[in-house]
Amino acid sequence: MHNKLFDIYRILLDHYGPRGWWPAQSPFEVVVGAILTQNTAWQNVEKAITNLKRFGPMTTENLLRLPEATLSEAIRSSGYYRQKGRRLRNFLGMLADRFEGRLDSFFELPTEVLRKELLGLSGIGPETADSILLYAAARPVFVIDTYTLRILSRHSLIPEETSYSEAQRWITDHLPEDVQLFNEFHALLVTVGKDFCRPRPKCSGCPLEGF
DNA sequence: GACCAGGCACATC
DNA sequence: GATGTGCATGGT
Repeated sequence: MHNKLFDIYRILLDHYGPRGWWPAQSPFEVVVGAILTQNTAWQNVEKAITNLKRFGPMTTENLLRLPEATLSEAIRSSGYYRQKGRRLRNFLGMLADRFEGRLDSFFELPTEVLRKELLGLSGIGPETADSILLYAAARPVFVIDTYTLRILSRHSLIPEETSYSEAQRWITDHLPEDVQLFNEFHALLVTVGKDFCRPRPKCSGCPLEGF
């Protein structure tokens, strides 16, 4: 597969090396992190996750045992903490009610069904759903985020106003369907995005400079 | 003090 | 469908 998109992947992988995503100790922790990191720097999420772990191992049971106010206070550092507290509880309540609180059981559903179930939960949109599918359930779903859209549009691969679903279709049309590739590529795009592709770009030194 | 972060729901046209 | 606004802490 030799196209411009795959070239970007190789350049980034060569420059940064494997990213080892998602930074979490369990699929369950990936889900929690995916909700907490919405429009929020990961650094702030790490503190929240550390706080949550003081209440015991991260399980549906342990987190649902917490009063909502306690849960929200624990994740305060991740911002939007009242919303995110509700969103977490929404998800956990669904798991508890229908899957005995077990993520493994939930993940037995086929990918398309899983995605619709996730999108049906208040607080889980396309990026969060796809992050969960790729990084927690290991499904071949490409995660789009603001960095991805920015990088691809600034390199004229897609128009600036491309929607989430359009960008996702475009990318998956130009890559082999491979969980490990999707995992690594998205992680690399976020990494280079943080370094160089902010709203106000600083392109000097970017591995994709002049590409 | 601005600006920004690994979005989403909801109201409105 | 597309566009606008509130949500909120913490680092640069």
